[in-house]
Amino acid sequence: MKIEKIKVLLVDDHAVVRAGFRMLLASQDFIGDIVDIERGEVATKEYQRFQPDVVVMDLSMPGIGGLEAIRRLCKHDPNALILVYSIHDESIYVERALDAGAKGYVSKNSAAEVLAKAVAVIADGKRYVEQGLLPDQDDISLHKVENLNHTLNALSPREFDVFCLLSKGLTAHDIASQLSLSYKTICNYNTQIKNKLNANTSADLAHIAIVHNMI
Amino acid sequence: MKIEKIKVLLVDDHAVVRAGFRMLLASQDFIGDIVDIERGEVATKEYQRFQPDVVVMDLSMPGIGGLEAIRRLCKHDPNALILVYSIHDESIYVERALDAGAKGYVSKNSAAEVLAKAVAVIADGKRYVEQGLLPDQDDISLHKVENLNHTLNALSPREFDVFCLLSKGLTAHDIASQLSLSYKTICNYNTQIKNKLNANTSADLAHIAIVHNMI
DNA sequence: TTTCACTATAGGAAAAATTCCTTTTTGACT
DNA sequence: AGTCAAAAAGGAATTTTTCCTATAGTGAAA
Repeated sequence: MKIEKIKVLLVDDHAVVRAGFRMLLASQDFIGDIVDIERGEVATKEYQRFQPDVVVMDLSMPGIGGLEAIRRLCKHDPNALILVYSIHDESIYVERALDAGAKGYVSKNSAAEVLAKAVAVIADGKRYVEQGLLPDQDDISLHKVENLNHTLNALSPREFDVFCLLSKGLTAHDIASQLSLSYKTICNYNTQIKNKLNANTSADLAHIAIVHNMI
Repeated sequence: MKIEKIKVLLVDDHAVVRAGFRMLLASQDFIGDIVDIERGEVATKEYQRFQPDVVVMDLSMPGIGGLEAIRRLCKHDPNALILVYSIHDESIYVERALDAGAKGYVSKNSAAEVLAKAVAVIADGKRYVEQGLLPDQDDISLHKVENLNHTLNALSPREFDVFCLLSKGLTAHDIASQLSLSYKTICNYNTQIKNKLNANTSADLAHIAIVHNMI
């Protein structure tokens, strides 16, 4: 166990959450400096500057969102230690976040102690996924098969991002500007997503999102 | 302006949010004691005991949820001053919260100063609804009218039929053949419905259907 | 009873959104 | 080095949607 305190970079768009997390962490003696930012876009830059031991990342943020922010950060430093802290406790988000490169996942329902503990575990280089968030994965082959069929798993990471925004009711234009992509790109993703999920209308997409408890 | 400090009761199921709100409020000199609880069910009881000047209430909580908690609290004390603090910034939630008896509404996207200010305004007996959350509120009578306009009862019978089918994911063509109407007629209803319900996309319609427990 | 408002229905022209196809780049895996 | 999937996006064709307009029916109000 190291003597040095853990430096934490906190990424969340809600001022109250940042303040709360800061307060809860500050009371732990193994936590050192904390820097917080409110946009995923600047996470990598701040990571380089501040060089935190652990990044605590929200998923649902305006702009590129948490998943894309994780991907970019991991691209820059594949050893980055990222703990996701999200309101979503659906396994689909957990899987996506871990695929993106996160090392841990706790939901916002967690008690204060769980959060602090998760940060400590992640800083120690281990994984920490809150119990109950991931389903049994005893049979991987079954999972693989499902992968190909009309499930959310069939979506590529970027497609999943767009799917989330579409089912929230954003227009293709909204999404394009939010993700800084061309409108045409979003249209094409849209078509692709509908094909993969076997959906005809955007209401269908919303239904799929409901079934997965994403709304 | 009173000399006494404002006593605040905070109702939110997330420990981090409670901590954050407490921290942000604590830095304001006009804020006095703060008590926080995590369940709407005990809000009225704690209200009686603690007798706060202002209640800050989250909407999405397990159990009875924020809206019902507001209703119960207002039934017990119709003069209760309740500020809603929610992730949802759709006007339908705002309207419902105000109908339930809340005196103000701020979204979780708000900056720290806005929250503190809102608490102060509410404590002063005035209303505070974050700008942009409700359509024009310059005129109360106008607001009443708009109120009617964005609810399902604004729809004519036929529009309601079409609304149901649209939010179920049928295309305009499907609906046209199902109801033996012209495709153009359905398109026109579609436009009309979106206008009346203040929705842009069919995913929005699906959301409204969800909120009304129709899906 | 005549007028008014609202509903139901739909056509045409114009505008917007979507699809389909193709292309480039990049990163990952063999 | 070669294949492949993913990410991004342009162009052309197509479909969907909007906006405006128009007709007819119905019930209520004057």
